[in-house]
Amino acid sequence: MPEDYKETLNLPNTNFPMKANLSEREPLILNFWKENKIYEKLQQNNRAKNKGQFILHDGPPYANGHIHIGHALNKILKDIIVKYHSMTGLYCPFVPGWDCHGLPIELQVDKSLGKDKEKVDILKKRQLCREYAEKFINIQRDEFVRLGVFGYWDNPYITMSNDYEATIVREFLTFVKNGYVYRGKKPVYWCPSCVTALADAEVEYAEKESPSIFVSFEVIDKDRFPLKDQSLYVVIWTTTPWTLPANLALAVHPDFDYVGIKTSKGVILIVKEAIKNLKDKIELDEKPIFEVKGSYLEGIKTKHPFVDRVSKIVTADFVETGEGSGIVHIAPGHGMEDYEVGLKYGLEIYAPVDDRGKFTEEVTYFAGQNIFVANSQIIDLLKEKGLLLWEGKVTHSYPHCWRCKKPVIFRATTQWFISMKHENLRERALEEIDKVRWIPHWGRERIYSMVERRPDWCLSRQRSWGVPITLFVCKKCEQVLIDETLFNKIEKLVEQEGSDVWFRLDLEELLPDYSCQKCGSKEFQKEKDILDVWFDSGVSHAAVLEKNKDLSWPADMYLEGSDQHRGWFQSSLIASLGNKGKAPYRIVLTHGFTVDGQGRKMSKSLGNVIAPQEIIKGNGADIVRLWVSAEDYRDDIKLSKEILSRLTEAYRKIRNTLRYLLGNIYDFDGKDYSHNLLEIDKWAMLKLQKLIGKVKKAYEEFEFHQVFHAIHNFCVTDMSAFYLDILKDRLYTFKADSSERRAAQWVLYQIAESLIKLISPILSFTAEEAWQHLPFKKTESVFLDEMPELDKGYLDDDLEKRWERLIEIRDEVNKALEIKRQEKFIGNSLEAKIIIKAKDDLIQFLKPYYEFLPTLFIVSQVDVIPEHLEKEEFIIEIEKAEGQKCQRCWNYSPMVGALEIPQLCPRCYHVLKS
RNA sequence: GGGCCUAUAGCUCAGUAGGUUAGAGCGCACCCCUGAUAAGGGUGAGGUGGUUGGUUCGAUUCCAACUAGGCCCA
Repeated sequence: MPEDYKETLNLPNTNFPMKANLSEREPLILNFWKENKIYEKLQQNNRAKNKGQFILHDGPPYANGHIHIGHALNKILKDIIVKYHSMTGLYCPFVPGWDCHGLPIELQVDKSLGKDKEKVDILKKRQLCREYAEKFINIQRDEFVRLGVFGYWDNPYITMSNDYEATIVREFLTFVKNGYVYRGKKPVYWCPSCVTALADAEVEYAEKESPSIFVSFEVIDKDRFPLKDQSLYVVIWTTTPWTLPANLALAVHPDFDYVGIKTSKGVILIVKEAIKNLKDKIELDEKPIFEVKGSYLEGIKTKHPFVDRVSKIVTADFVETGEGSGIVHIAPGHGMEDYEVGLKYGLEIYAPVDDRGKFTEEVTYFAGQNIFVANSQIIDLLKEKGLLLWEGKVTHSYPHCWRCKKPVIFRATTQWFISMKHENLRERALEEIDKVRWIPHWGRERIYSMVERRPDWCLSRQRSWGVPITLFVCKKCEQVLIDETLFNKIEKLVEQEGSDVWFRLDLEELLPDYSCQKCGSKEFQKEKDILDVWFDSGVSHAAVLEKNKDLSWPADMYLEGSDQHRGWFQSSLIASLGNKGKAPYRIVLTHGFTVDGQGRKMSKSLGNVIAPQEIIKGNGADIVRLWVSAEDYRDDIKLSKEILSRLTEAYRKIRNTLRYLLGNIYDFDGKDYSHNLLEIDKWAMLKLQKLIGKVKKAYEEFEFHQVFHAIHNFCVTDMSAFYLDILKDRLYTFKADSSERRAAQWVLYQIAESLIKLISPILSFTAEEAWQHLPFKKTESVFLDEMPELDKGYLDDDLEKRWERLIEIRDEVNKALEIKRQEKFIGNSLEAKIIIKAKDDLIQFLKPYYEFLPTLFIVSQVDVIPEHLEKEEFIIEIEKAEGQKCQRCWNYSPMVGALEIPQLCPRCYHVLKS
């Protein structure tokens, strides 16, 4: 019976478990961070270091519902950046925030109120909204914390706090004071039955039957066309005859071809393609009398069919030829596209329809009439005037009120705007865009073209849950009251009592004894609208960066999904520009959206949604974090079961590499063995330096998927399959305190320590867990230490080249071994002896490594024989290793059996003897 | 319909300022080991580079169109 020599080996030993069990272990680590105030210590330390700072300003998610995978992606990306920069010694306080006001919450509250919602007083309703937001802030906070995101979670910024609301009021009033804010008209969805404006989200589409009519507008400047005394009529098609009284223009497409066609009702002007639409409706001669481009028609005057007014022809790109006549009737007060055309041509935003859907007094024939009822009367009038070309019915998808289910209308109402023209706001915004670094670079194009063509910012909403527009308007002359003292007073009030105060106090209490600056009247109206929530979050730079003394203005970085080019990046830019004249950020980084394995968006209806909570439960938050790092966020980010399973494999590899490293330094003495390194150890140190360099560069450039790939490759290729495999013999069989083994342990220690730090911004939980198993660590948490420094002393091009060659030879040896293994000639590679027949230069190259080659190949013996070869540089032959297997180190040696202990080779014999 | 973006092996990513057989890791298949063991090692098979045209002696790399997908608008 051979003695059990296993006991005499130095086998790996660690409490760092192989099985991660993240879903159970992560909460313990969270607890460790919390109890030991690791985040607070990190902030204190770095502030004291005085090495500079990196402020990533959190964009506030909406406080509604649980977090989804997109939230997780966003916050983890931020966390990776903040943690990495913190670990380079920079001061990086992260203050998370929430966006609290706005329609979605108000609608949820309305829903829960049911029928009572009409009766409940605004303050009560706002209270319910506040409670609703608070509830979800707490939920989301826990969920973000669970992901391992570091930050001031106990002291976030909240857009409904008194402080924040006061900033909103102040910033808004500053815009007012500086002359940016004006009142204007803009069409909104309006329900005449509920007498209220509706948001897009409150509109449902349903089938509706409407009249379908072709109407003629007589051309005044008919001498511009080749006609003989005949009248010419421009024909439009509409399904809303009631908007005709508000008609102010006719739109054609500048590039389309328009023709004059002879019909039973005179010569009409339509787009060429529309002949087919009309030929079965009226008698017409398909051969045109003349043909002109749409652009030729611009400026042509026509007579309104029944109002004493001129309608000019304008051009617009949205005109289509599918249905109708290719000429669109424009009522700027009753349609979005019409509105924009109206702005472009300076037309009045005219909507002579009241709250209840009745024509106002100024409308001839139909004043006081309900607009839908008036439809048929308008048709009758057109018929009477001989200007109705054709009449029919159409069933189409039409917007309806989601509450009363009745058809809604587009109606221009008075709104508050920020002018993009005032003080060259638009141009200044464009200039600032060019001073910001956009990642990826095309973000610049995107926001630039949006700002270039965006309309004035409509700030007002006819709603309850938001910050009020704190203005007073003179009842008599409509002048807005602008008074610094008054503005300061309002701001103070909001700071003390919250913006509820605007609704709670009467006009008289808010505004004692003022007279209009223009007409002297003492009667004012308190504005009832609230501010667009984009204004709320747009001023976060002032409410957070500026007010919080831990932070500073401007931010180094804003980081959000690419949808925010239209949203927060833009609102922040404008808000900041109006009052500070500069962009509030230096770098803006955007990421794509999460999609499924096929690249399709995640949606309930497709059933392809993967929730972060699910992954945390099944795999752990570190797997979510690893996913965030592994994917290139600039594109859409895919997530699927397969991706998760690949990532879990990769995670295990990294974890096991760490475990093996830790397992082999269990008895390390912590001394410096850097002068005892073998060449392979120097190679390992070189590879580590390369990794450190590559990973830090990737972090600096925000290319986290490069971090992941570099680390994974290092673990798999350089460590597991090469260095660690070769090292086993030395670590296990050499004398425990021999300088060779200690040197190896020293290297493993360097690798372990560096690797843990390098992964910590991504695999935060695992890194902390491993750190706690690392002996001789300098800090109580990995996050309190700094990123490893690249030690250039280990960079050695010659050594690197030599080892590349050695590895190539090793690959050839492995191929030869594999053939023999498949032939069942050998099993374990230690059963083999390698014979390398080589040309002279290779012989010379290998000479210094003769003794090392068996270790390198993990075989028992290697013979190198000079040979004259024609093609190849060398040939490899495999024989059975000579001698017997040493029962301790498993190497074969002719000396086994020749010693005092016959089971052992000389090396093991001496180790045991001493 | 418009603006911006993406499209390389089953998966995640490299790469070519246009030039011989397009790389890595994972996964997969087969084999070995049982002293990292719900681990470890080895070998191997996988790509008409979304499609179609164009420029060029030559395109995965440049250009255009199309298709599919994403974000934002309409």
